[in-house]
Amino acid sequence: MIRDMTDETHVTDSYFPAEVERKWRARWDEEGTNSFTDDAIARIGREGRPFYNLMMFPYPSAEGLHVGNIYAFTGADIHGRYRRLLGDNVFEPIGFDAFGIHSENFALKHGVHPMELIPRNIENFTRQLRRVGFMYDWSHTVDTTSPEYYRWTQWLFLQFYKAGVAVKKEAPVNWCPGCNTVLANEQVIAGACERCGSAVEMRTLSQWFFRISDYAQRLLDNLKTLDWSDTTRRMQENWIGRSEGAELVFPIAGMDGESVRVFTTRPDTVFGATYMVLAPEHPLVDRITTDQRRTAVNEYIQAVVSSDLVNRKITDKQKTGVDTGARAINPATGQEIPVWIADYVLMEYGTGAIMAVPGHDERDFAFAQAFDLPVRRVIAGSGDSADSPVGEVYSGGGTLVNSGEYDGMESGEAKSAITAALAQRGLGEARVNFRLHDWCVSRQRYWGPPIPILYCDACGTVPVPEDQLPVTLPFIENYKPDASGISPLARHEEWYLTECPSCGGRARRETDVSDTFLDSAWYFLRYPSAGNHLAPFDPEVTRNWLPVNTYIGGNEHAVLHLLYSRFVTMVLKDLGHIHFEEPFTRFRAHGLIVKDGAKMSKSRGNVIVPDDFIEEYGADTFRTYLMFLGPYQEGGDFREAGITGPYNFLNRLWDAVLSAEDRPIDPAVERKLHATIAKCSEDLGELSYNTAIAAMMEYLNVVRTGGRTPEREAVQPLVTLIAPFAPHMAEELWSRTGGEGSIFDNGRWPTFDPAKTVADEVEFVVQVNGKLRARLVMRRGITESEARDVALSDANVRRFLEGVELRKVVFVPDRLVNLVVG
RNA sequence: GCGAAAGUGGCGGAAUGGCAGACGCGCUGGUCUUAGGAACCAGUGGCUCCGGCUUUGGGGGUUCGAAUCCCCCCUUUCGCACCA
Repeated sequence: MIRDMTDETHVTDSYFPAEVERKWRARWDEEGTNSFTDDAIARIGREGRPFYNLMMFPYPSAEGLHVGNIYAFTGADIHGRYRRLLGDNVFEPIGFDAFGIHSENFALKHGVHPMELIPRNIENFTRQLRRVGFMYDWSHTVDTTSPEYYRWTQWLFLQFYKAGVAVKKEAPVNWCPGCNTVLANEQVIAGACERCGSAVEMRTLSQWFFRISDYAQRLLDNLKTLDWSDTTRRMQENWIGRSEGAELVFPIAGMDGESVRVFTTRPDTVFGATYMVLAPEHPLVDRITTDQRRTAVNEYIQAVVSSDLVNRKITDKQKTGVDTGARAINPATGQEIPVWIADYVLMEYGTGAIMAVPGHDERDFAFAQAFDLPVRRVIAGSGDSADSPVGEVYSGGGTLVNSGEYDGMESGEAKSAITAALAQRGLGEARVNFRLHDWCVSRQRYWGPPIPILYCDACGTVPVPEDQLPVTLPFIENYKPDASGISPLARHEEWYLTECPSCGGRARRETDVSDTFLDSAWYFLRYPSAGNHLAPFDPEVTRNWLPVNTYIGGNEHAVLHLLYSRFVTMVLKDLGHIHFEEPFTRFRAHGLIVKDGAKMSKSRGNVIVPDDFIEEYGADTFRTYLMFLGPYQEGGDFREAGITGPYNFLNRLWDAVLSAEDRPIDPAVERKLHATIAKCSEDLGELSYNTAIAAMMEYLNVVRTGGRTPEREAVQPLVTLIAPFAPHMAEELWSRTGGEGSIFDNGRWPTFDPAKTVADEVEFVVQVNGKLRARLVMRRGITESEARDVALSDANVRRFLEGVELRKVVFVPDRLVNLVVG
């Protein structure tokens, strides 16, 4: 009867997802159900606490939205919808991360200009995203390639420049010969380009860097305060790579004032340093190499430079190297030791030089073996002594031997003692070293925001005045990069030649663009202020909405995007632009969706096209199915057959709600209802969606046992419980059962009474010696002795007690009695 | 090599010290029926003399009791990788 009253469209009694979904999508758009006006954003619009629900914005590829995107967004959307049903004022934006090499390469390959390609892709993505029923505020969206956005990316660069955080320096950089551009260290995986897989070369170029390494300690310390997935936190920790040790000074024999500084985590082994190794690129090499050795050294350096990083970073190959002829003085022993160069020492870590302790370091040992260098034992592990043979490496801690006055000291203690003693003689100091390097942001490509810097013959480096932003990326026909290391924009004099803003003379624009990761390192600040022409982020709005409450995304961005975002936020805080230094209060990494156990990829041909499934079963079923596959934070295996489970479930739920009748609820059903609400509430808070769905299914099975007609009171709460998963259906059921407006505005997450989740009687497990022998119903709260008597009176239990002595009774209230016999 | 996570029916998975296999797929049988990609009912790890026995990668241990905690081994996935 109720259904006839609200049946405005021709939605029939049977569940037709396509009709229901079309109807509600249109209504959400018309009524702006999910959007905030800018005014509402400024005043914190609706009622309730502001809750910023963020998900990693997609790169709008030409292939369109894939299952992985939908999986990620659905989990995040459910989170947002749940918070909204709890009464929070949820802001859930989406945008597009559309600059970068990926788009540019695609454009080059297909002969379409990115300025044509990207808007088309964004349009397609938007269309697809709308079909899935996300709660996006389409009035606050972001496109990193729009001048309205990158104007502020450039503004950011200028702030960093003025603060001395952005610096141009001549430095060895990772050059990708495939992409024809430099890469950040984070983009180099085992010596290869993470994008195209080419072996990365080292080139020395003048590039813009952000001094993220100055923030290493803070980035590390703050991790402890964040509510983040452990996996993500650990990846950042490893990437920052803090190690404690000492920097020690080894004077060069016969060269006054010349010395080699090394970083070591094992100053306790300095007495065992029998030679030194410098990276082939080390600036000292040229000066200290003796004349006799110069030819050999130069040849070796040539060979190393012409090889690539992939090759160089193979760890199990035969060690190579060459003696420079120079001799250094071991500051601990006073002995002269040879100085070699070898490619296993990397210029980019520590000081680019090491003291080699072959007795206690595997790599040094391998090198010493190859070149017949002396090995000396200075640490004795358990069972070793000073005279133990040095046929193998011992890299653990222990007691010092062959170390003069330090003999007998434990290595932990010796580390600080030796460092202190050397420091007193000016030959060392305690030192913390980080793996994290400065972030190279220059890219010799076309598809990115031009770096807003000018070079004037008279004034030198001049920042573009802020009121002249944006420096617009021009449309150029030939944007193909080349191997020269010079950007495509550098081929366009009409663009780069300009007037110096300070002297009026001729100036040349910086022709490199910035790294895409800079675009995405601050987009979350822009969303609430999207459309603001006066500032990148309105101070008032930002104070109301940030930091982000929950951020959900993939772990593939654990070090790149998340680290850069944290860094950018810290700098902005230090510069007084924002009031917080950590952008994402809570971060959860979602899992990966695979197909038949393998990652989905075009080359494997196992990519799932979501459109077909949405067409056939509807977005609600598709969403529910994806979340039911497995734990959201672990991912799952996409199996087409499985979708009928959630489809049937939603059908049954629909029927149950619409066929319910008004009569008192059965006490057993009521108990199950309260238990189900409790379970769903707990699970949604933890993003444990698969078990929440299972709990609802289980409950619906109880409600409909034997095809019984359900009580209204029993099924009405299900409409709200399912709403985060199947929002269209929930709206329709809400409206058909007399609800006003949108369930997300007027519905409330149901509450439960803990007392009602349990019955007066409970089923006890009765064990004999830990083995199940009976299940007996007893009164809730029964005492141990009563329960024991009940258990002992059971015939089957008694059978197992014959002829043995009862030794002990283990009692778990309302749960279990275990009779221990012997 | 280092670090981390995981290993449970035919399959996806549930249970994190107390009934292993919830929920779903698939499968078997049945009811109804406009014979169906519907709904409902019963069953579904293995063995069984129908009392039970056995079972969570393998082996050992702790415990009254272990998928869960500890040790060793195997396998898989992910991250880092000559980081001094």
